[in-house]
Amino acid sequence: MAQAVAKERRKRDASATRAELIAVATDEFAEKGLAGARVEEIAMRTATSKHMIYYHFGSKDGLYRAVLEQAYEEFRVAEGAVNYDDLPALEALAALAGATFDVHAAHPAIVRIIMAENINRGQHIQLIDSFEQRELAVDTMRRILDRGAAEGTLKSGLDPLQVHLTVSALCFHYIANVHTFGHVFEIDAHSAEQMRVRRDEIIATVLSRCTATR
Amino acid sequence: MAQAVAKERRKRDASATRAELIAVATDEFAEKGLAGARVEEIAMRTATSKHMIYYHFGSKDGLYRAVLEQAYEEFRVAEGAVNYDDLPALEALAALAGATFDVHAAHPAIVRIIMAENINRGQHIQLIDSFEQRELAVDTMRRILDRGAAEGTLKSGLDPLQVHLTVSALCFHYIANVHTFGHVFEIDAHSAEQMRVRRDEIIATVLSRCTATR
Amino acid sequence: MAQAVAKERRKRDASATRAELIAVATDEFAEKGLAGARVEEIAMRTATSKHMIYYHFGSKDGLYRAVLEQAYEEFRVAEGAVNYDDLPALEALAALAGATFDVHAAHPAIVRIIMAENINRGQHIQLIDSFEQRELAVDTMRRILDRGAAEGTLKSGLDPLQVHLTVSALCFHYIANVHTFGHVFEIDAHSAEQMRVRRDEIIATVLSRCTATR
Amino acid sequence: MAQAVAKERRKRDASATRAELIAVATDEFAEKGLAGARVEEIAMRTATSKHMIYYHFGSKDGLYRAVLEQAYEEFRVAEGAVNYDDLPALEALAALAGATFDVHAAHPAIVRIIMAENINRGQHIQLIDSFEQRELAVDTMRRILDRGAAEGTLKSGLDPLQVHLTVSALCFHYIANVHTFGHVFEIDAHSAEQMRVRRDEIIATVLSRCTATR
DNA sequence: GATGAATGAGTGTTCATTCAT
DNA sequence: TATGAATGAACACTCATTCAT
Repeated sequence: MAQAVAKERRKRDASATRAELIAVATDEFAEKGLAGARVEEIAMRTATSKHMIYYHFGSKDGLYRAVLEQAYEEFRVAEGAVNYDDLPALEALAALAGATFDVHAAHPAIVRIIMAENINRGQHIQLIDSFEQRELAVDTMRRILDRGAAEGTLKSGLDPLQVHLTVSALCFHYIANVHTFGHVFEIDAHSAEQMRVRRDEIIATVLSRCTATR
Repeated sequence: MAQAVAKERRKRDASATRAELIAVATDEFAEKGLAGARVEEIAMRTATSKHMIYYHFGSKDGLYRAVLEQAYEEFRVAEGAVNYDDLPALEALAALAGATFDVHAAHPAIVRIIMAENINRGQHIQLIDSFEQRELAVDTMRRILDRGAAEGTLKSGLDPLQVHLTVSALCFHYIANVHTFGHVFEIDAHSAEQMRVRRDEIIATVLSRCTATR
Repeated sequence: MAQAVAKERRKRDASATRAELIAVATDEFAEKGLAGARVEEIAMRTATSKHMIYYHFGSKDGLYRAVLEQAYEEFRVAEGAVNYDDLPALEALAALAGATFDVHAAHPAIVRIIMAENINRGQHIQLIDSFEQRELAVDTMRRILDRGAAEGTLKSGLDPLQVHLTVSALCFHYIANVHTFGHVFEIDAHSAEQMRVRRDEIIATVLSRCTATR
Repeated sequence: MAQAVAKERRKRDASATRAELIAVATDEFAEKGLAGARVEEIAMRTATSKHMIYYHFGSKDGLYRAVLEQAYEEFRVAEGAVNYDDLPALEALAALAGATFDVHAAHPAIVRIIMAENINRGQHIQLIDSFEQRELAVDTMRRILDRGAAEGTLKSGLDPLQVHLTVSALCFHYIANVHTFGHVFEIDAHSAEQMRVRRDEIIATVLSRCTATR
């Protein structure tokens, strides 16, 4: 019995160790990319040791893939949290765009991880095949667009993938490229004011594209 | 006279070496990021030696900054190549969006370099202050929007920076994130067909946003 | 218990590695100076690898400091090995001078390390602050001089630091500069005969300086 | 004629170039040793270029040898500048010791060069055979000691080489090892006060050794 | 599961030296 | 003589990974 408890605790510790490693590694990989992050640095910032990375994830790449996987999972969960089916299509679309912006803004590390992965030409994401629910986002968009077309509030004939890409692009880009265009255009793109302005603009852009013109 | 020619050649040789190093390094940094790229690999792919990188650029970072600087310069030149002032505002806006997409599609390495720089939180671009003409792109946009407002073909009150960001975001994101969303959505985002579809969608989105509604 | 032994052995292994590195490095730094010594050469001459130098000492300079620290410690131990308090002052002074010469002759590498450090303007020794017992040598000298003055065999009013410096200078210089003056004066300064002659001369010189003249 | 002048000037420039290079190199080698000094650094600190080092001296080692040769020459000239034959032996000996101290104090760079050469085990000085007058210093000492013995003011039977070594050792050591013992004994060995104290002590020591005792 | 020590390939960088002009 | 560019070997140092305990 005591053994079971002990074992249980060890087990819990193990998954806590994994979680802590992934959390710290997410930060490190986001900050420095896959090549730039240091295994030792990641280990030092946790309560565990370097060895645990190899024990749990096999390699630096393995840890990176775990980070990547969880990053997508977090985005997916956040995106799925809202039920847009109960809103009028126009409002749903605006809410979706706004929520997408907010999710990106709230998880800049994940945005950066995805950037890093694109620099790697998506080499590691291709080894992850747990994207069963990958079309969730597009499905959500499709339902909104279909409903809007039926209501007559949204254009018909829109491609949900394209509109989803547009929403993603506008939100992702602002969070991802904040540093370079902030410097080039000499604005403080991080400021709450600029964030609000951009968020509104993104919503307006998406709505313009999808709104039925009389 | 012969001396002048000789001197000129020496000079050209040096700048040819620099140019070759920047060209190869652009590829390497785009492919692997700043941390992932290898100085040795870059040198091996040129006709010169590793030492020349240090002779001409001082360090790996110095070379990276030179690459970054030229990347922006190339974009700037490409963006400035077309004169939009002679077109009706609506056509000019469509042409600008299309050309921006084409420039990004034609220079994927530069897109990736800018991604890499954002992973570095823009640390290196902040050391480059040769952005005197940085507002060129926004100015071009402003002139088109102003003209369109005067013509009555475009909405008035649009913020040229925001519209420029939208154009940039849509074009940049497609080229930059082709690998991750290509995998997630199981499409061949590189194909000519998909590229054309996306290009048209982007133009339509920008036009929708800016078009005056009666 | 077995664990304690194991732990102890692990510890001994690590400190054995450190000791071996310091021993080999002492030779190399003595032979070639700080700048001239090669980390690779040092590592190659041990049973361990180059990396261990960085693991245990952090840098080439760190290893050099460890070498420097141990060199002084060895001199200090050797100098403290004899108890001069039981000898008549005159004999004690002669014994001290002779022993100092012998210590220098027995540790030419340390003499050279100290030379190297002086070429570096003492930059590294200033980072070592473990000289709590640094005045041991001067104290020993002071006690001898005080005793001799009390006995009437040695002059009174002598400065123990100055006499210590004289003893050090005479012993150090012969071992240190053997190569240059050996060449300039065309003598085999390393020969046992020359060493004995010089040792006697040094003792005679120190005694002359300190002996009371009636 | 004009050509002769030009040639002459070029010649003068050449020897000025050599002199400047040797002067700067003396500093650099004294500061950092043979291995630690940088050819580029030496060249940069002169009005000429790196190439001239190879043109005039063939190699870094060649320059080092030239520096070494001139260092000894300067010491020799300085030591030969005083005529001790006109002074009473006791005064001559004191003057010689004092002058030797002053010469070392005035040329710390040369002292350091000689240290560096001893770290190299005298490898380079052995390639220089221009020590025809190498016994000058010992001869000077011999004449003083002989005269003193004849006068009855100095001991007879002293070995001039040994006494010369003692003088050299005491003077050289203080200038050479100023940094390490300054730190160990926590004194400002560079201060004028300490210099004067040490100079007097050295003279007293040498005189003690050589003075006839009734 | 945890820890310190070790490995070895490789990484950015430096340097004495040479060459073309 | 003089200068900038180039060479290539070597250098100090790092890193992902493994092992013994």
